[in-house]
Amino acid sequence: MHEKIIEIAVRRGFLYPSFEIYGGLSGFYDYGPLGALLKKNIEDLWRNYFCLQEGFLEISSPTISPEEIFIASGHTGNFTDPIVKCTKCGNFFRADHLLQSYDIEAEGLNSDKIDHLIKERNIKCPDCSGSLGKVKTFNLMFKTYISPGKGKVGYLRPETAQSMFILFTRLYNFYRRKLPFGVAQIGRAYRNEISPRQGLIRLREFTQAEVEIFIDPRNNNHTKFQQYAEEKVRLLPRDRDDTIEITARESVDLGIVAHEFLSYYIVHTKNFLLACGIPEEKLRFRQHLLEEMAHYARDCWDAEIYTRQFGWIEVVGIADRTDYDLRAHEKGSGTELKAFREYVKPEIVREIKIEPLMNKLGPAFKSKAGDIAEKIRNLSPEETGDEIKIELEGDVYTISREYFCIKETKKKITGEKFNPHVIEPSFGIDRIFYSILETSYIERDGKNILRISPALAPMKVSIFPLVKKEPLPEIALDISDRIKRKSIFTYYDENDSIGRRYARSDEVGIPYSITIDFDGVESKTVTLRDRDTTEQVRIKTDKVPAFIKKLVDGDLKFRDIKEAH
RNA sequence: GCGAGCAUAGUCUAGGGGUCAGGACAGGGGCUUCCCAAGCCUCUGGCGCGGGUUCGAAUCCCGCUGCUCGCACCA
Repeated sequence: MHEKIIEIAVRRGFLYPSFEIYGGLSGFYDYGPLGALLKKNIEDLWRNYFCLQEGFLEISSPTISPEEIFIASGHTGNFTDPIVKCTKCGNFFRADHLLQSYDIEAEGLNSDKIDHLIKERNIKCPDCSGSLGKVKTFNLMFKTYISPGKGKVGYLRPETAQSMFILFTRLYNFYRRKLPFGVAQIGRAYRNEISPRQGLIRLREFTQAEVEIFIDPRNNNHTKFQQYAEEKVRLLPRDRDDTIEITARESVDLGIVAHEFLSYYIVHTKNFLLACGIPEEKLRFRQHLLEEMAHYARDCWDAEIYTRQFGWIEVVGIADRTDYDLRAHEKGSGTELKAFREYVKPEIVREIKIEPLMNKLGPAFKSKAGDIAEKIRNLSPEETGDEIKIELEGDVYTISREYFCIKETKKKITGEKFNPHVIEPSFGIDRIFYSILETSYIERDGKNILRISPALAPMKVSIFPLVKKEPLPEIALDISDRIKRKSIFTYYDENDSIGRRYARSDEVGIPYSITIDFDGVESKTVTLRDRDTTEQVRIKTDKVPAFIKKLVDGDLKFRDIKEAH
């Protein structure tokens, strides 16, 4: 089944293993002509759901980033696993985990320290008691050097998300300083997997479609939640062994999903995947176990699709990343990444302050004046009498009342700054691509059919002159041109028998076929065939482009045309 | 990264130390008023890479790479 799908995908131009003529390299795939179109269509559908409908605009950032970003985000730490290999049995172990199993705190230690500890405690292989080799680090990020010579260390991004956090203030201004707002990005990300062996499911270079939605954590309600509140979703909460099917509202009310925002995107994601043609029964949302959750996440639900080959695979992660990332980058960059929350009522803050009078202090204390003033400011008003003593570099200065005053200030505070929290739906486009291929594949009379939805199908309509004799090809090419003027891909084929051509067309998932025959020359009609039923209907040639457009857009069903004729 | 198995056209496969590596399907061209992989003619295309043994290697040996499975890894 899996082999069959991959065979079709490779043979018919959806996928090619990369670098084949140089021997190939696992973890990399080329999308062929039809694959690239299908992928593009998935991305466009995603844009419709997550940009257009949600009002989240898309940005596009570099795939290479300087190392500081990943130091700040925690990726350098989390992507560099210390690994140790047994010299006898050859098994690999996470070196820090090994130490921890001996109750030795190893979190955050570098590999030299861990190596030292292993030698010092004489720790042996837990499997065969053989002696352990040197601790090595394994980094899942691809490293590179920016600029020649010594260059700055950089990494290929392991997720598209970071660039959106970094741009927070720019984007916050773009959205005119209002929360919530969202930003989207479709782009490549890179992870140097140790041994990727699951085709499109685990790639070293892959495409993510991510949205970062910045919200005020005091308001987790979603203004459009109503719209989805009564929709049912299949959930697998972390404390259960089986899925439950409940409405979005129930999931929030029962405290299963943390809040409306997450719940809303679970439903929205479900609807997107259904629009991709994934059958609802092959879809569920699984909550991450506590220990499984990333260091930044508060709650995370994965959309999973059931595949025959790999079982349940994660295709989307919907996480509440809290304010982890914005705070991390604030710290890392020294730049504030905050939003402003206005109070319902402004607060008046009264403050009593000691204010050094510089016009007196200056002439009297000359070069010491600045330091003395600083010390005065740091005193609390209660500590002061008519005079204060200041110690500075061993000398004691007595400052009398004429050099400072005590002032009461009133400040109106209209609100406060805070780090917004981030809700992140993150999609693995390649995995969705695979799922679509797998779930759309069927066999009919020993022939392969890809029942890709009309919206996603790489080619929308085949154009077949029944035989090669004029005027059939001429009419066919003319129809093809008129359809293409509506920005719809057509597939013209005049070779071989008509049955063979239908079979070829079905195998690459073209949902409709137009066949031009001699019967229709006089009456100016052609037949329209539906891939999934093989049914045909004779329609006026003039109407073809408009019908095809409606069929592709989902505004019309083949059945409707059939019934009307 | 470890262990095991595998590697022949686009795909599936036959064979095998020495004149031709054979077939099927797919693909190209041609003929056929041909509606669900029809037929006939014709053409294209292959022993994963590197080294060794040998007079001679696609075949035997070694290494590499890739694929499949198990282990490990999978923020």
